[in-house]
Amino acid sequence: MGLHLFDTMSRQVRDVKTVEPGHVRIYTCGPTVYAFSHIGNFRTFVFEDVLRRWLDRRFDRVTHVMNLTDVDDKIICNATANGHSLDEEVKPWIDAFFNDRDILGIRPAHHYPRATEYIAQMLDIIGRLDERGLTYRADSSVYFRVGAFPKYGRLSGLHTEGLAAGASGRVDADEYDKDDVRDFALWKSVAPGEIGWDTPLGRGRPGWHIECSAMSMSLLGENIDIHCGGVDNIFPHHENEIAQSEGATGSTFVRLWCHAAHLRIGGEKMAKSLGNFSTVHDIVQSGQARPSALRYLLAAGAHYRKSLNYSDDALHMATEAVDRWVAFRDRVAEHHPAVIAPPDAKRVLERADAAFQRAMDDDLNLPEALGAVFQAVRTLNQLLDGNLVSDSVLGDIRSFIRDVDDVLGVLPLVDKERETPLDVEDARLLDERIAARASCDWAASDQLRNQLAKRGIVVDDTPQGQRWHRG
RNA sequence: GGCGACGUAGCCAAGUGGUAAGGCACGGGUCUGCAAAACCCUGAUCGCGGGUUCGAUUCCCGCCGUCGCCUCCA
Repeated sequence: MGLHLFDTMSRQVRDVKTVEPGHVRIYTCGPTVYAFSHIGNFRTFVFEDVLRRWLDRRFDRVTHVMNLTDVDDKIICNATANGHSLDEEVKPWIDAFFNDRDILGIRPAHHYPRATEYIAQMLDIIGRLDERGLTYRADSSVYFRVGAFPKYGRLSGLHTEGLAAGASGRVDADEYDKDDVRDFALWKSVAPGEIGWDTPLGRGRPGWHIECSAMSMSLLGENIDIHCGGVDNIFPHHENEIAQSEGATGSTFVRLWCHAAHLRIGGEKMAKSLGNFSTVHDIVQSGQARPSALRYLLAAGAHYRKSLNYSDDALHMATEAVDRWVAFRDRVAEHHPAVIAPPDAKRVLERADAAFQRAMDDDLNLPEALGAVFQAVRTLNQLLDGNLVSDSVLGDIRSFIRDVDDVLGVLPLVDKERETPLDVEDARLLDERIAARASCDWAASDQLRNQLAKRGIVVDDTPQGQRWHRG
């Protein structure tokens, strides 16, 4: 069937067809590095990771670019206040972003370009726009003239009338003089001494949107296959990117636009400005959630185009789902198969695998895909209970688990969570318990189990003896 | 005011024109020295009102509710 994705521009699910056969080129909007990204931001990044992983499965070659926005008003303001260069200001936040990315097991993009490294390319695009009469100067800044680009508004479905009405009360917030409220800055002039670049356009700094056009076109070409971001990037960011990119090249900038819905908390959108956000760092450090559970919730708590409510309850449900998945993996890993068994397990696997792939191909429906997986997990557990799984099928089950988790991505996180070595005291208590059980001292055995539980070590007894893992 | 999305069991959440996956929680069992894990049993006519249809939760219209975007936003 092949991968189909919902395209924001055409508002329909479309077959993913690449410009270059077998090679998909994707650009995902990355963070503005002025603080920790919050888990709402990471909902989008995790969605993009699931997409990336499925693209890796479905295409011969994937080139994935995620930008780092390292220049904007907030960054400049902080740098000035802290007496930092732009670079010094931004460095710790870039490190923090990569750290959080790794905590959540997000597969790295192939390129992480920084806006400030593409000033020349931005100037080139502005030059091309200028040749086509799509720019004007005001206040020494350079603006894009939206009125000269008839296709403006197609992505977001917003038209002049709606914008001019300006009911958000924010339209006039801009401090610059523009001919039309829809116009946006390509290049903003700055005063001498302020952070900026000396260019033929004068001393200034880039507008918000031009960076993505420059980096996307430089690294992936003028016509790319997929461009992703959060829904709040549809307008104005992506709308403006289209205008300035297509205005410069005259050809289609992006073939398929993909947007992830918001993460909510207490029913409201999680946002820095609302102050209702949490960071990966906080959640993991405080022990509020394991990285594996957080990843599961963000990736599979709901279809990516539906908003997802973040709560302790949701986190708990995700934790339990992960544990069920891990327990199955561990059980399969340790199972001693029957030499001969009926072929039921094989059929269950094939059906589950087909359903999984079908759901993923259908607009990345991970919740549905996992429904099929857990359905199979139950049936396979039944068969394992009855020792009705043969050696060869056991191998198939293991590769099925690998294939599913190649997308879900929680098992490596769980393994990392568990690999913290036992300290001496824990090891001693575990040994004591083995001894107590050997002499059928159940009271001591239970007491030691409780003691270990308080230290975060969960002990289970199996026919193969005592097993432990971190809770 | 304009544009758009959503409303499915106690909670979360898929899905389909022909009477509804999965996860979590609760209760009852099997297994276990006791637990854990696993398995079994138990629960919904899909916001409300109309319409189209042999038949709608699924299509159309209206209403109610929730949320998002309308130039800081993933």
